[in-house]
Amino acid sequence: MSNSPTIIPVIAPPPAGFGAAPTFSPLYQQIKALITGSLQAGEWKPGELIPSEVELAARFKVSQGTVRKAIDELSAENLVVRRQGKGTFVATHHEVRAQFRFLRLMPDAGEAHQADNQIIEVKRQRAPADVARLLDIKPADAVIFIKRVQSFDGAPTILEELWLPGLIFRGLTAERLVEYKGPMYGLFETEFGTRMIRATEKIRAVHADHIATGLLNVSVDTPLLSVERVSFTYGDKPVEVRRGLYLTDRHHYQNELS
Amino acid sequence: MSNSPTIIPVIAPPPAGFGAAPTFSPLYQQIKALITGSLQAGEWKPGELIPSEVELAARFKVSQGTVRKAIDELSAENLVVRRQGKGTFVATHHEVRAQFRFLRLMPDAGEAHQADNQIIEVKRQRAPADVARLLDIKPADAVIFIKRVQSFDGAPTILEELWLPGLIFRGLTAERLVEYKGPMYGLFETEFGTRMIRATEKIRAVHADHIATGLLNVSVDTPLLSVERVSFTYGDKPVEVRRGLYLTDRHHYQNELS
DNA sequence: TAGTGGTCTAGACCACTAT
DNA sequence: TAGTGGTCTAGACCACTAA
Repeated sequence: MSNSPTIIPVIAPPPAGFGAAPTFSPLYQQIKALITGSLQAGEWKPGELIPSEVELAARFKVSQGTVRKAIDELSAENLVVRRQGKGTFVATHHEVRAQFRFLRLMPDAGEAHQADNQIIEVKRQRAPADVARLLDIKPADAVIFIKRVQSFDGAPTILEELWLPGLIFRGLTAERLVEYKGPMYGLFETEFGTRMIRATEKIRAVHADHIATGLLNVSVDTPLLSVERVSFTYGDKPVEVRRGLYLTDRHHYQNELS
Repeated sequence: MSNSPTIIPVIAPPPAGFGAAPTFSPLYQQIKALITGSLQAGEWKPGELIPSEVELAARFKVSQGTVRKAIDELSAENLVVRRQGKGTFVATHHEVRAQFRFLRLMPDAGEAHQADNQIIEVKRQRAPADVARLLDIKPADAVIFIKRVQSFDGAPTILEELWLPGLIFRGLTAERLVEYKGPMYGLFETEFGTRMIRATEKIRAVHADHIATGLLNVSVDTPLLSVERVSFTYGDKPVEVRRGLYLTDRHHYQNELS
């Protein structure tokens, strides 16, 4: 193509200034949305190679630089991972580099945790009202409820309760959770086609209740971190609510402000 | 310039492959370092307009695109702020958008805090051993110690202790802190030429001690968030240690994982 | 109107990876 | 050697701001 810069290719252009809400957006944003759509639709699975920048530029009929800028942002949002000389890959939770993105509890001293995961309970139930609101589903809808304890170096440290939409995680059982080795988000991604993209956490200090007392092996009224997490998949759709109680006598929640 | 792409301008080039440790770095990274240097040296003060991309490109004898990429990163790191049609400005803590970057405690419900800041104590002392280590100074060196309580909507909520290098913050007094309106980091930046760039926080759950009990008006053994912050200025130099106790009965620490 | 940052293109070369 | 992402350039036009 010689020169046709004002034409917006592929995507329906807002040709002139009329209609309700112009909704302009840069070309690279439109390309980014298209690629995100393909990721969401599963055209390329987590861990797989996506087409090269040159190929994508040809497919969308834009320059390589425009595709590059789109992928730049996807890479910054951890949706894809670039590897020089190899290509661009769909991000996956089955990677070392992705492991600690959602687990912020670090040992005060020493090395990586020798982690152990104990499933206490898994059941299907109706969504509690507050969980339903957070998951954006109806209270009558089914959810999978999971309770587990994570130990580091033999010491029970995290007591967690999770609620997952029953519709998406149909067939998730305690057996499956127990036999699966590796991060839980890896399981969700591989077995249920649901990839956690981002999450928000609300953190408080609370007292251990009598249940936590037993499972974490601490005395009543031990101060614990309460961490309520809502995780989102593509399209900012909430797909997990998690309530954790963290024992912070030998660990701390690490955060970077930048 | 017609065509001289292999020449690295301005900065001493690694002309061929010899010498110890080649230390290659992309041109835009070198430009970024130069601009950061000017920021650190105070060539442009916080809030001020920096030269346009075209000007900087001419100064450094590179293309505008290269300067742009350098500024892209500085903008992503919150060192500068771009404003279309106006120019690029040195970031400052005297902005609404920057206020909540370091204060993560949010009210559970309702609107922005009616904040009140009560200075309890300001004194000059020798650095405690652990603080000295975090600030990368000698234990014999002087630090400014500040103790204060922040209240939201009339309720005492944060009890904080701060340690600042005495060398940098010479002349910081209780009076100055009390009479200054606005964020403390704004004061540091304007009066002491030290701008906080990023920080790390370690968060734990602890019991209120008897001092916190009085100042936060809570009973002994109330669970509190312990937040230890180390703040850094240009060149990753630590310039503040802060230990806060957050009351989280009506507030929570908000965090985004992405 | 002039100047700024924002977008888009086209083409060149480099660094890295695999075959 | 071929293909990938990474860097750099030069030039065009757009959107926004202010005089």
